[in-house]
Amino acid sequence: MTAKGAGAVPKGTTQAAATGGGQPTIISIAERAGVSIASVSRVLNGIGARPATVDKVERAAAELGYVPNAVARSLKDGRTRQLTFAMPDIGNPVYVAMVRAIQSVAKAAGYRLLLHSTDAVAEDELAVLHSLGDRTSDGLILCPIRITDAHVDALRSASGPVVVIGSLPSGVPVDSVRADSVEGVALAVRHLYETGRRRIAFVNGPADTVPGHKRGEGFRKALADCGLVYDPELVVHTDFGIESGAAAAESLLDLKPDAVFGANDQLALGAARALHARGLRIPEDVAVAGMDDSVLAQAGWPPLTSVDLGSTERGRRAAELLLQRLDTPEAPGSTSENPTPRTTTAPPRLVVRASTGRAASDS
Amino acid sequence: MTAKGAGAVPKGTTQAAATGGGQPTIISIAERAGVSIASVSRVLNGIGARPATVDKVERAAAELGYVPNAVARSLKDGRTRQLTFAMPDIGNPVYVAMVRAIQSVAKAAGYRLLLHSTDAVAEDELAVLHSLGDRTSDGLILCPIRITDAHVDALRSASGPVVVIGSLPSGVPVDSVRADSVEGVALAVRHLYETGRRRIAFVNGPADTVPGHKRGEGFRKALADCGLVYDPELVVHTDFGIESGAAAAESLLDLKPDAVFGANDQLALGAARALHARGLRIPEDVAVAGMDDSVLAQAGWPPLTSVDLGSTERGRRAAELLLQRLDTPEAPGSTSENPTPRTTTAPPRLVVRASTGRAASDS
DNA sequence: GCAACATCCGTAAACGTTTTCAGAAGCGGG
DNA sequence: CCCGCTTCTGAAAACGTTTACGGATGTTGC
Repeated sequence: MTAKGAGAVPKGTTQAAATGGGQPTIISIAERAGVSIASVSRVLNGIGARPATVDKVERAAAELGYVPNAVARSLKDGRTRQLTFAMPDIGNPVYVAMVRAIQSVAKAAGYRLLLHSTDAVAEDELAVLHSLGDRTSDGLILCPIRITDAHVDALRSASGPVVVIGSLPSGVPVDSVRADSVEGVALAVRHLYETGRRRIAFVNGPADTVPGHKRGEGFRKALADCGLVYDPELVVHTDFGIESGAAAAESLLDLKPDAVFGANDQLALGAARALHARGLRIPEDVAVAGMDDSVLAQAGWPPLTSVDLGSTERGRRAAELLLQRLDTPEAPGSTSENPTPRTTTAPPRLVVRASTGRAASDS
Repeated sequence: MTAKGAGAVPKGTTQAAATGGGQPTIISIAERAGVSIASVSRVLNGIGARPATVDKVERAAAELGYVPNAVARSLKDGRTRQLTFAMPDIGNPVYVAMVRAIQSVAKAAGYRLLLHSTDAVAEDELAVLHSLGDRTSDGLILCPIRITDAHVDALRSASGPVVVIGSLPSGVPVDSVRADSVEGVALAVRHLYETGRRRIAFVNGPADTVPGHKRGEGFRKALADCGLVYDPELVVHTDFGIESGAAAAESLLDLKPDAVFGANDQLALGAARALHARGLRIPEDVAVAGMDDSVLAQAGWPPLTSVDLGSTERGRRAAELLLQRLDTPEAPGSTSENPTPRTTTAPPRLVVRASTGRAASDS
């Protein structure tokens, strides 16, 4: 039986490839087992075949160490079983949490994860969106730092399913998962208020990013809810990052706040460093709180109270939304006109640690 | 001109696909421009063509919003322009640093990065190695936590280029990039010695991992070099992780060490936490040092002295090695017999911060 | 022992590219 | 005006799969 396949060698080139050095293919197996490639495919995919055939094929496949070529399969059935996640910077613990969650969901569903760092440059984000058309991955999770009109256009004309992590202008027909920054900030401010703080300084990120803007707004609102007055002097904008946090806090400390709230764990840790450097005690003299509840929050001393904005949860949900879209082939009527976008919001959660214990003056 | 393509509609199905909802293909363009698909391909790839043809094709492509199908291209020319990086856990800052470096090199060379979390389970690592055969990516960077015989076998029979980050038994024909843990530990111990410490405790990771073993060995050797005696009581093995570090340090503190060295920043930070909890001052009463110089080292207070084992550097070199292999098609003679493996070692670097200032007793 | 039927198998087309190979067109020289 | 040359173009094969279709084979019932 093998004699036929191995001996005869009919047509030229394909045979050469099969016999030669390259990876074994379905064709090599067919030859070795003395059956047609269709039968090989069927056996390998568990479609019915006579036991004898199954046996021959499986034996041949095992002997050759056959592994199906995923590219060919992708071409045939129009899906790659790959997902793309594009975010600004994988160095940021928040995005790491997302990657982790997404990877885990994707893996469970049999998808591979393609990672793309945009370095927070808009053109790069647009390029990713555009490159969805090359069919390299079946869907995209995009985490933009800002949303421009160009983004909206690109999202509208995206040639595949996209889920955005972040806030989207209404009317854009794209699924999204957002954090509730405003409520998150409120949780922290309320907590600081309840532990006796009345002069709360705020080290915020850049004002022209979505998170920066939202958190600033939330801070104002939260103060009002607690009946505290908003003192613009106690608020400063800077880059996200420990050094920036330290520098910013340095300038704020002259104003004698009894709490410093960072829009970010990095900023909060920077503030903590500035406090330590001045010999101020945390939390006795000044309380410190951050946001994101990243791995950094537990690294410092004292451990940092932080608001978990649900990075992991957002990553998980985004991946699930995307997978759902992939399972539902398409709204039949319009090509991509009206996919009825779904939006979900991950609830924030306050994680209290030692950095916001009672104030010395409050006992 | 367009009339011919748009109006005539000769053959059946392919035309349907082109006219229908799907993505535009080279065929749609050919029809619209009234030329053959070969010409389209040539124009799009910048191979010579008559100006008139170029113009027609480019116009049609632009009008249709054509994006080449990467899968089809991959199938044709046998490469995907994707790299895979497999590591135990993306939650660990060390691997984040590697991902970042690899991603950056890959991106610059026009490769996409496929991420794979193995959760440190060996079967998963083997599966990744095996799945190299599916041609999903052109090469693999593997960062295993342990190397078993099965690993060695799988590496030998890998069906594509692999670079291992970590130490490999000699004789395995695979490129690798390693850290010099022994010298790294020595740097830290010597530094502690020079700042006056004589009773140095060591919180190590699991003994049965490669890093754990190497670092333990290095510690012993380093003590000897400094003329200190090795006291097994001052060494403890535990899991990598802050909590573990705190617990382990807790038990060591009764032995009154004047320094605690963590095999990891997490372990060192855990130790720092235990010290703070006991009211001991860092570095006056006890010095603390860690390894990896991850982002965590700068997060705590006081900032942590740490040995940079070159995660970023290792990631970068691994990616470069892999890309070189990809550029050099194959050693002509043997199929994959003797690829003359290349090994490089990233030098460690001591980063001194406040956690190892002079001892109080030493001034 | 034969008809009817179910089962299994092989041929060939298709997925969207790139590339080889001839043939067609253009062009200059005689 | 025709020949030879160069440049450009189109038909077709190939990459490795999956799958529709019809023909071959095997089984059952009479």
